[in-house]
Amino acid sequence: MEKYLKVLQKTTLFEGLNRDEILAVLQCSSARMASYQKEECVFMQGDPLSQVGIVVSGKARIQREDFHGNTIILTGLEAGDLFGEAFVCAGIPKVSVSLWAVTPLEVVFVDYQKAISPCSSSCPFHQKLVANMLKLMAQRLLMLNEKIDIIQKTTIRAKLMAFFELRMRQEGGRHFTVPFNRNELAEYIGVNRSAMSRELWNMKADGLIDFAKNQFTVLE
Amino acid sequence: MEKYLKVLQKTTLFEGLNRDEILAVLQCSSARMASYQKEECVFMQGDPLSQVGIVVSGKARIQREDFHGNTIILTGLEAGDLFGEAFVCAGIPKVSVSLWAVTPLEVVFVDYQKAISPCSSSCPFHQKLVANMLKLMAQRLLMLNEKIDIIQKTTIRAKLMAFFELRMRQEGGRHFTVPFNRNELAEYIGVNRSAMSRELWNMKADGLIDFAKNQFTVLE
DNA sequence: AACAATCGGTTGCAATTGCAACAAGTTAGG
DNA sequence: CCTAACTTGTTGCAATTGCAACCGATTGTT
Repeated sequence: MEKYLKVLQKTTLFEGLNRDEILAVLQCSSARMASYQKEECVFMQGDPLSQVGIVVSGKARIQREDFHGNTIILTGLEAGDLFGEAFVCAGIPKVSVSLWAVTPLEVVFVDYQKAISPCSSSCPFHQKLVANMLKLMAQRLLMLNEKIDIIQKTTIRAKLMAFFELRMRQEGGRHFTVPFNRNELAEYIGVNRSAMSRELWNMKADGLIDFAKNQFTVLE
Repeated sequence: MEKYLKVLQKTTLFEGLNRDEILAVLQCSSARMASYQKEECVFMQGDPLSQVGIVVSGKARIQREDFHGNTIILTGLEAGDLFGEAFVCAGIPKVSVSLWAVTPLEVVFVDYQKAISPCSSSCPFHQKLVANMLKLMAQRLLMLNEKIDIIQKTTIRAKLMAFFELRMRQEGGRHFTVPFNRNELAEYIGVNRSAMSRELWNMKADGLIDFAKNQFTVLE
């Protein structure tokens, strides 16, 4: 377990906790280690899950199978990523997604309920652990809200504009960089790449925006 | 303050706390009451916000103004609804939305950081307060994820199917009711109402689904 | 240097969608 | 009971979009 301390220290959940405190938390929360082979399933849609998982090595995928057997990839997970926290915190016994190891995978499972209930020694870091989790979920909430704002627009132009306005709010000016390549941007706003490319140049022609590579400016 | 205890007792945040415990929390967290007139602004995009608000009477709207002055309504708030928790928990000093009173409005502001840090008396309900907040945010996270799943699909048919599959997962069968009218459903999945109506009947004609009013069945 | 792989742009076409306007049915209030 | 407001479905049309195929530039590898 100790060999993964470095990874754990970098996670948002354990931010601000030192070596010994993390070990104490792992102790408190009956942490257990689990290994999976490449392509192995960690849990399936509908399985019960009462613990939060932290990927300490390898890569995994969260996906969902629809009722015709098509699988949709929701997210990729890497070392340091957390999963299952929403289900555990919401008190939902069965997960609605599946988790598959992409490479050989190692996971630390933590009983989060135990971790946050002050144990006999009433460790001072329980509080930090809670604040970290709140922060983590709040950040995800805000990100998802931003994303919904964007993809709920009906035209590509409106989606792009909504995305640009988000970046402008974040950067505080009409000039900003886009942290995606065109493919990723199209995927993020949920449209076809070539249609997006077309629309970007239309917007440029219409004098709405200017750009070169990933440097964008929204014009008056 | 006491006259609103009934409302507060029904909120998710104070779930499981009794009268006296809620009063103690309000005490701990330097709660303050604020009243607003119809159409008055509670806070604007860019304003600082360090407290969580709970609507105790009246209605309000969370909205966003884009840089051309168009306003987009994000949510409506009613008595018992919480706002600002994501910004406060994420530690983001400036809000990216505005809040306007729709009717005369009364709000209790709570310093959530104080509320969850065990005070000298180390009140036992602090823990419950934290669990409630975690649950609340986790539930919203799951709901938003479901919604993104749906609206990120490219065609109306795919969006409807994704929505139906969600309802099937929730109901555990091929038969379910839709808790929206057609207008609301169209808005939820982010498409034009009449185009959605057209597509619903196409899907029925193609033998994919069957429905009458709000009773739907997904066929084999 | 040859090669494959990736990335971004372009274009034609068919399909989907938004929009607007209208119609029929239902509900609610006075 | 009458009217207004709301709900749902219908349709024609124009605009947008996805899709597929292709091109040129760039990058990294052998």
